[in-house]
Amino acid sequence: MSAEDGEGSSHQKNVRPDLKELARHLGVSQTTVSRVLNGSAKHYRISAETQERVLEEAAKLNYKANVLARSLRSKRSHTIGVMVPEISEGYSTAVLGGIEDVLLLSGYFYFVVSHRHHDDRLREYPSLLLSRAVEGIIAVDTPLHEDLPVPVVAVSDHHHRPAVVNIELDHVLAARYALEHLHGLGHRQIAFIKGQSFSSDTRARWRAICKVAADMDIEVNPNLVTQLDGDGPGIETGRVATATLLDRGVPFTAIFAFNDLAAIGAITVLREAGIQVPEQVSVVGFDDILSAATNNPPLTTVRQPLHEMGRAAASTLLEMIHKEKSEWPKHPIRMLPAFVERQSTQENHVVS
Amino acid sequence: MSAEDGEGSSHQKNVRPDLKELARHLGVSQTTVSRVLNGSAKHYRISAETQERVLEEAAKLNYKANVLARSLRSKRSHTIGVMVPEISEGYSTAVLGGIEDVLLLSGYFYFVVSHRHHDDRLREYPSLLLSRAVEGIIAVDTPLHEDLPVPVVAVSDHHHRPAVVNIELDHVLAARYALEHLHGLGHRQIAFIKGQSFSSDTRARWRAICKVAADMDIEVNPNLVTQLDGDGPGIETGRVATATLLDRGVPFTAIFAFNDLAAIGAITVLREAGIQVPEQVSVVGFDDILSAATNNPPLTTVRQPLHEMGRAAASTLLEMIHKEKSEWPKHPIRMLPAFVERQSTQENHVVS
DNA sequence: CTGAAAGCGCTTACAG
DNA sequence: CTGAAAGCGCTTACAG
Repeated sequence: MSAEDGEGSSHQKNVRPDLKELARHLGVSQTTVSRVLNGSAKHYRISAETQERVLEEAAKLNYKANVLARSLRSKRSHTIGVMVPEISEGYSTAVLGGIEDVLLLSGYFYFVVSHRHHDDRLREYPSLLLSRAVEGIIAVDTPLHEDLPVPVVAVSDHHHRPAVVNIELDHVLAARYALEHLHGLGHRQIAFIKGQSFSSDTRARWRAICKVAADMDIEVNPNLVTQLDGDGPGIETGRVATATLLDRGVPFTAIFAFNDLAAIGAITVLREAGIQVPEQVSVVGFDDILSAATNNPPLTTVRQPLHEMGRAAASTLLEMIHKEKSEWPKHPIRMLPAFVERQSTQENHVVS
Repeated sequence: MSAEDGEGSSHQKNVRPDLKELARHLGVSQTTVSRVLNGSAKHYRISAETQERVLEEAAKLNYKANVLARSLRSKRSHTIGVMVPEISEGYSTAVLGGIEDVLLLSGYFYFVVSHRHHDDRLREYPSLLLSRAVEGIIAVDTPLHEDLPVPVVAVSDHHHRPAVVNIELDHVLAARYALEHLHGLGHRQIAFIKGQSFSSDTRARWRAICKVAADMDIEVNPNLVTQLDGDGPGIETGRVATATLLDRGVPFTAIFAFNDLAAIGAITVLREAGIQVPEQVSVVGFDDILSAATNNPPLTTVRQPLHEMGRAAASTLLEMIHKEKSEWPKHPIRMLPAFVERQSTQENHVVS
């Protein structure tokens, strides 16, 4: 088992050599090669010449370390897990884009899993990710049921578990933007579409709305509050919620929707009921997804900096992975919304 | 080193036991435990009783195999790589959703990397993915520069490398849908917005359009052909392409755009130029992204079954991974488009 | 400055 | 029916 492979292997194209083979070609030990390739050459005072020879040969033979073996031995997988409700247009995707920006620059790869709010998946995935040796987890709009043995960053979760760092929007500011806008336009009978009960943002945002409304002396009429229901596409659930609102027969001149999809759905239902937007009812969305700008009419909405939130989540997680627990961020990382005024809102002309 | 850990380890919560520990608890060999847990129990005729005991204890101790170690030894990582141009609303995301549907059911995880059409990333990523021991790669709208030692499925690539299976839309049918629709509405001066040169679909789709146009005796006037340029968001590039068209001063009554984003951009430019859609110019998009339905006006478009294409890609790749090369699909897998008629097109009333 | 050897946590011939 | 031992391809004490 020692002489038959020199010739055979040099014939094979596309075969990635392993450390042993590379070391044999060079006539040095695997240890030395490994050290050079891992950048710890100077620490071990490996001669400049050896170093150069190793680098050259590695490039020539197109050597690439097997990350599995490396991870198994070193306990560093350079992999994280990302949990999202689903892969689809909108929220999760925008956050994922930001996460990716940061991770790939750092040499980290990530697994994405989507749970679609299924309870079994929510419980199972963290464990599956851990089996794959992720060094940390980013949970996007995803409630976590247990403490995990790796750093965790939660985007838009508000459970504030110890050992989980939250990235969260300033919902009070968001609510203030929307309500001041509507109030300034003369709206007093404002209807609200709350989010689904499974969305972590729902409660936080609603609390913020109630607080701001109280500050501003705006009445929150329970008969004008409705909630998204079901986990289907947002437009349809927005339609249902708006239809419910209309059925109650309580007059309103504006709607503040939980998200843009719900706002878009609301507008279609209003229109079908012969109610013009924004002439008779103003509608404010939330998120500023792509469709918001191209919708008919273009949506006035509160923009979440989703891409930025993804970036913040990834860089925070990387920081946590590389630092002592005592140095982890002690408070949620707060992100600022922006108000985008388009054409789905206008001055209230309805006499109440 | 043999007696001090019985008590210690049972105190630790959240510590995942390894095979060795599980075997020790049970008083059997790691081999046996491994066999039971991998479902090869019957093949090795392990007694039903042992089997049950193993399963029970594994559940009790919450044993989960270390996937890194398993993969390293067995050469099966149960991981694939997915290359996409970018993570953002629209095309890639929809395909990813389909891929995920299939993969997660099969116990496979996936890495996503986005290259943003950077040449260095395009060349580097396949190798990085291979270092992570992926068993196969799905390339979404991504040109591959070299042959890979693992199965590859390409969605919307048209290079037809040997050993790469393509999932492709029937572009001729797509072109026929759009052109018959416009022709039937009386349009004769039809402008075309081609895709970016880096998109694999651009050439295939354009060839199909030319073929169908020839079949139908529709003139393709070079002065009415323009092309998306730049890798920015689609709406803006669509605006630029349409402005170019307008500048040429050659009259047209309809536009067939490369994708919905370009169509949406086109409509905004036309409108700013005082041209009504669809009254004066009809616009047909491509893809049927979410915004298409909520756009003003709602977009008539050719729908690509993106989610289905993702599913097909994943199941084909899994099949290739598990079968002999001689049994791999020998032809591209063709997907059918659908025509969605909305309100951005109408009968041509312009006298030419 | 460099290397031999152990070991990461599994699976899998091989043996009985 | 079951187990001891080798080995996947690396990194890392330990030794010199």
